[in-house]
Amino acid sequence: MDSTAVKIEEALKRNDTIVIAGECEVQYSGRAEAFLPLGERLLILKSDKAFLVHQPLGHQPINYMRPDSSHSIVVEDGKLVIYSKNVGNKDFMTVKLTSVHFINSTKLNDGQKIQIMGTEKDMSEMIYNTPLLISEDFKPLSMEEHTKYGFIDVFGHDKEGNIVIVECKRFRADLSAVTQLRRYVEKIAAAKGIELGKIKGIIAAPKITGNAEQMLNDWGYSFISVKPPNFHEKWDKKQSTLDAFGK
Amino acid sequence: MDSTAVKIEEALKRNDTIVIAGECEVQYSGRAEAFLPLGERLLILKSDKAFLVHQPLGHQPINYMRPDSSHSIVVEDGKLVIYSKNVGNKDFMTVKLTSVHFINSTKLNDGQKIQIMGTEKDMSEMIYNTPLLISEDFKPLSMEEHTKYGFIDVFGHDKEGNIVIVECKRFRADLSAVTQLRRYVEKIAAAKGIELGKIKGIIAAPKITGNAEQMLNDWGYSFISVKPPNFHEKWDKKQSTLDAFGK
DNA sequence: ATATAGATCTCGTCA
DNA sequence: TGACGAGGTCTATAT
Repeated sequence: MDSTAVKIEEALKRNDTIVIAGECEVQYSGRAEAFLPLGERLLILKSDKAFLVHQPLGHQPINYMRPDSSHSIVVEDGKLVIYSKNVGNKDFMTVKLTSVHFINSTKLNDGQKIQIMGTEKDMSEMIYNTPLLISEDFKPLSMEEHTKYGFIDVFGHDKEGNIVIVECKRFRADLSAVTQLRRYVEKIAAAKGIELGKIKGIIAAPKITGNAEQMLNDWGYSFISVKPPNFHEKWDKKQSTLDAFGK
Repeated sequence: MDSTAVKIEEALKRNDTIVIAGECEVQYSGRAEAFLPLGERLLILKSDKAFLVHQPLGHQPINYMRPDSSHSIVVEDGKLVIYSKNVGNKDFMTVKLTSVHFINSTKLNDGQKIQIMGTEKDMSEMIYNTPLLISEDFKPLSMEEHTKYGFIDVFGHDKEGNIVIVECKRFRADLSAVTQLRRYVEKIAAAKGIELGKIKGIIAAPKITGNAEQMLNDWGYSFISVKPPNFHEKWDKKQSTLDAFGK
């Protein structure tokens, strides 16, 4: 364990990304208190001093410390113990390793940012640019603006001059989507001194849950089925391209 | 690259957990479309066939495939390419490795579950067991129940027999916490044919945002400052214990 | 720093 | 399987 401890300490000093596979137990104390009994896991120490504990299943860390933590390596009773703390976040984590399968470290350089299409914002843009998706007389005025009325996805009016508020959801709209829309409508009604009934509230999403639709109707709002741009559009194309490989 | 490809394929067959550090670019297509240009990252293939791409910063995977995906390894133009697909989720990811820093794999066995204290459920229990935290005449009747009225944290009444609904938040209560409470109150009022004003709505949280408090008051509900159990309770104790190590 | 809401959210749980 | 809400949510953005 001693030589492993030295390896880790040196790699930490070099700001390497470190990977350790081994059997460990984990204690966490901070926003909550957590304990994870002995089992075999993957530990990752990143160069920003984030610390992840991954179980062999699932794609989320089971335990973690946020970036800018500080780690100290100690050998106690033949166990390699990693104490990690983040004073700013009042977070503490202790990982006690009883055996190590492998350890590896390397310097990783990566300043790239991911480019994502098909987000809710893209959906708002699509509706803003193609208002026909909402209705023939919808005239959008603004989009995704953090106005004093709130974060309204698409804001506009119809040909009678009534205000129209559109709330987009990428997937299925649920109860909270309806209450969100309702909150915006009420805020604008109060701010502009307009009757609630004069403002049109619309949820644009591929689908909506039954209860959400019920509540939407009860409140006089409406649902319009709209798919986010690029969403599964390439499915058929990709399928034929990729069917070539593996099962 | 060919020998690396063979290593990965063999490890995949053994259901090992595989870690690869190297320079790669990533394409994803499924729920959204994403592209991550060339950079140095950590790739993790888990035994449940989840696939994670981690940048050296942050504690979330920048790209991932969920469990039960299938991976195929191909060498193309001197690049090691991992095609990953999940037909059920209509997800596809392609990782093209231009260089490999290291690769490691091992069998990980871990059936342990994490034990967490200080959750919202613990907070509900605390209020249920110590109703004095809410008020002197609060009598809780049920807790964390999935009733036909919804998922209400603590449900009870006061000494006049008025219904009391408590919504707990572990952190700061925000606007959506207020609309959530409002939804429950309205649902019960409608279901039981009771006047809205006869039902007491309470948010129990350590703190509340200004706008949320405003809306809470506008709707006739109230806020009671309650700390979740164990939440930072051990901070002072831990601090003295752990101050021994590192800076 | 606080406030607000999205997320390829994930995860559990109940009908 | 869908629906609903929590999460040590995290992350980004605006104030």
